[in-house]
Amino acid sequence: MREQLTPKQVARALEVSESSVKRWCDRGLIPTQYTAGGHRRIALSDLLVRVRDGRYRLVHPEALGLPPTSGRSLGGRQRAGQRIGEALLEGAEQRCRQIVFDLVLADQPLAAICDEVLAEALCEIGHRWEQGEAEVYQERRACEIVLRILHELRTMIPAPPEDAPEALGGTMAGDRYVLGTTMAELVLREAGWKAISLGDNLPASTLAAALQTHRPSLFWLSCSHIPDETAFLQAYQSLYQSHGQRAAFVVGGNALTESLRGQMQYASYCDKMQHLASFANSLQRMSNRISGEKHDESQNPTLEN
Amino acid sequence: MREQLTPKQVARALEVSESSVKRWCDRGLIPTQYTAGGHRRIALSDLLVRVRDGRYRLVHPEALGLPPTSGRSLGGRQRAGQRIGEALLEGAEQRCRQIVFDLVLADQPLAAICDEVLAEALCEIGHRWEQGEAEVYQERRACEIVLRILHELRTMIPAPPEDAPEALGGTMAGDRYVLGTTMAELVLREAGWKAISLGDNLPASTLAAALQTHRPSLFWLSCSHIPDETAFLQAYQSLYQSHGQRAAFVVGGNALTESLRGQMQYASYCDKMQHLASFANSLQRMSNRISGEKHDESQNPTLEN
DNA sequence: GTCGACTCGGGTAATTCGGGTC
DNA sequence: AATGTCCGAATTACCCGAGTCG
Repeated sequence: MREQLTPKQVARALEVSESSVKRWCDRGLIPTQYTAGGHRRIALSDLLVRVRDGRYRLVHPEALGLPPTSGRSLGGRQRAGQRIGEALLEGAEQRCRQIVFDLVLADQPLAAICDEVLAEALCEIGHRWEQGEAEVYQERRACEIVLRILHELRTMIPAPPEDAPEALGGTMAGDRYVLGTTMAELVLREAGWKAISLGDNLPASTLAAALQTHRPSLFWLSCSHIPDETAFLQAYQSLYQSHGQRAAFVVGGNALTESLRGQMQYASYCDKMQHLASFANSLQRMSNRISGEKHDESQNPTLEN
Repeated sequence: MREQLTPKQVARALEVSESSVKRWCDRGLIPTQYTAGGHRRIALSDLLVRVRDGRYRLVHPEALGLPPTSGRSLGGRQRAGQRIGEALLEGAEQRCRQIVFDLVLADQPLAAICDEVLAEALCEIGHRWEQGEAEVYQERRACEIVLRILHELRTMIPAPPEDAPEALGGTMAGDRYVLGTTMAELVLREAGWKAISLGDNLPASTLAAALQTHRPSLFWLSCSHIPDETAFLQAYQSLYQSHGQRAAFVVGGNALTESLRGQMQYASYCDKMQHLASFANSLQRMSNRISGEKHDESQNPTLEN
């Protein structure tokens, strides 16, 4: 997928004339780079930001290598959840992609899409499977499709700035459900973090090593399956004791029952991705304010994060 | 880090054509040195100065931190395997992506990239882990990165034609290693199949249901971990008996020992993705010839696949 | 010295520039 | 005030045989 677009491509995608695009660039309405010869180049992510703002309408996304819009009015996230649930069951990957991208282009926050559309639909499929109305392979295929879409969304988020705070996360040993941690990474990246999901099935010792090496300011754990609760608690506690001061621990996932949470220490428990997003935002605001004060005192423009 | 860059490397990093870079050099927009034979060499520092000026936009900065990238054929793939191994260990996702995409742009077959670069590098990381030279999280993170790259490559393959033959596959119950089946899907799609990976951890009963519903002409099983060999054999045999006539069964993966294979029936055992690719191609050629003969007889241009 | 892959230079087709006008 | 269309000049992308690099 091309990351740099010519005015002509943008014009086709927005269904306007080329001159209009050029004028908008010249007026600063669209961030523009120039080649050495003076030709305009527009970054795809910059364009998508404006589209999501509602400033421009993307009539022909396929001109940019993006999935085509369905054209139908997006009757809200709830209906999208139902429609994508059906599409996932059928394995209609392209239709799923359309639904999600429609929502993204309509400026729905990724966290809300994760919670109210994707998680919702997957949950529904899980229920059907429990009642014998769906095959296991349909559920697995649905997870595959969602994972692919999450990865595609990730490439569409503008790269985090150099000085962005770092975040690290994953799932613990015995937990092989990657969607949660993948969503967390995506949502944090949208919020402007340098977030890295380490993957699934990670023993506490290696998580400690990763924390030691990277020293992130946020650390998330997605818990969808806990085979041995006492072992889990023990591993978690040692992890928290050695690194809980330096990094903000965020935990979430269906496997964290109330009684389990009662025996854990953490900076935040996030039931949903939207909780994670708002927690991350408040954390970042706070650290910005602190580093801002530092700058005021020292008159030093160097950033420290 | 290589200090001198070729026009090709610069072109890829800036996402412009090679001739543009050459013209800019000739016009003095980029300071240029020359080899004795008249080949242009651009100093990394000279380029970075212009990038900071905002005169050029560095779309793919990773390309510059590297020795000459693109496919020096076999030597290229082997070296790429080593280089991507290091990048995977460090978690340098962008660098990994650049290495793989360079190979793709140099027209290396995806199957060869999977076998000789990605699998090679992952294997090496596995060895290091066994010897205590690598952390578990580095290995998991490497798998995550490779999976993302595979998904991105998938979006770059043109959609298969309507009448393409179908293929289905996945991993069996207890096997949670998705890279093998994801690579298989990718390679088959490159070969023009409508290939769908159903995911991992699939009980035989649901695989049977999927085969029953979709009736593919090829069915692959990736086997990287077999917790219970007798259960596996039993499940596989019942699957093969009911659907082995209709679909070509292809099996592969490290977990398939010689003794296990001796007790299995299949159309092909594929040690590597390149085997899978050539098997799929020969299968398709054969079916094309058959349907071609039919057309000769009936003078009917309708395809049947 | 051989060899494959890369680069050179030049030519051509397609695209984009800026400006003027509707 | 904003958009779409037209224009010659300039820029960029693609192509190819000969020469260079490692």
